[in-house]
Amino acid sequence: MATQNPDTPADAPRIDPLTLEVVELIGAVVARYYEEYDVAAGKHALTGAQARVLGLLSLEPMPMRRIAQKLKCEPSNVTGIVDRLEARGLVERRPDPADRRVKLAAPTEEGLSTARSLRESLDFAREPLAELSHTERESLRGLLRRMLGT
Amino acid sequence: MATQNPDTPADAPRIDPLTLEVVELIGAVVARYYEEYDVAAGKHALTGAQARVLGLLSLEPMPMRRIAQKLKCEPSNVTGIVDRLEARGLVERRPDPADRRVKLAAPTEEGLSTARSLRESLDFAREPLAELSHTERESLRGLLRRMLGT
DNA sequence: TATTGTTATACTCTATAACTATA
DNA sequence: TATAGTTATAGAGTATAACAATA
Repeated sequence: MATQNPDTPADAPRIDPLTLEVVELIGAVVARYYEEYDVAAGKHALTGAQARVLGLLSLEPMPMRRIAQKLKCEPSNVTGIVDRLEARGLVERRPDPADRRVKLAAPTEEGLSTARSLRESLDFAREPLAELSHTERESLRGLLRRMLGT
Repeated sequence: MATQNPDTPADAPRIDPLTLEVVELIGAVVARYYEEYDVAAGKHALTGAQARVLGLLSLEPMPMRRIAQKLKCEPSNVTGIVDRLEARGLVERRPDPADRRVKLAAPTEEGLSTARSLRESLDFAREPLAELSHTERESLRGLLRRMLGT
């Protein structure tokens, strides 16, 4: 074992400074991502959870159960989130002809256009990435893919 | 203007496929980051907000007001979060000799060791990055810095 | 019996507004 | 009067448990 500076916590030496900095940068990206997402949702007077569900449904209507799986939360929570979206006229519940237990949540016309507008106001897609050239984006894509084990 | 596939929404053409994929990859990183953070916090029976505050204080004790600034939330919320950490014996409130209005929140010994353990269980720092070579990490660092305008 | 969605309950986080004790 | 922290209140998200309708 190497001699440690007494100021250095016991767990610190296991991560080299470069890795630590990359982790901090990823943390900054995550923080910025969430911030921009909430701002975009707020512009439409939606909470983060509501915006996420609306975004999901704008791709494809689905049973309440599946929304919960996508959100990684309990199905009982989805009831309230969809209730609020439905009260605002952005989403509606339809019966599933194949199984009368199931309710399919689907966006209304207004819900669809809100979801589209939400996607557009997600500046995160353009602004930070605008700094990078095409080649750099390819490089970033490759590194992120490897990180995620894709 | 280029001819569009009728299946393509009106907002899609503004982002090229490469950028879109990078954005999706960043979204995946963000999701994974949050997941691992919550799992790590949960191992210590802490909520995300509590873990974040404890992590902050483990670096440096600070006034309630400043915690709110760091968390980007209202000061009134910090009262409750610190209350719960204090009830668990992980944090304590100390008077500020310089200004009797101020209360300094500081981790206890147990709080410090919990914070250390929390940091260690944040596998995100090591596992995904372990896939990348030193050179690749340097490259990733550069790209992230440019993205964030650092 | 098992599954889908809901309700009831309790806890945490959040913002707003009003309060207290200092400055 | 201005500031730091708190309290009170209300809304939203979360998990757990129990329930009705349907499979």
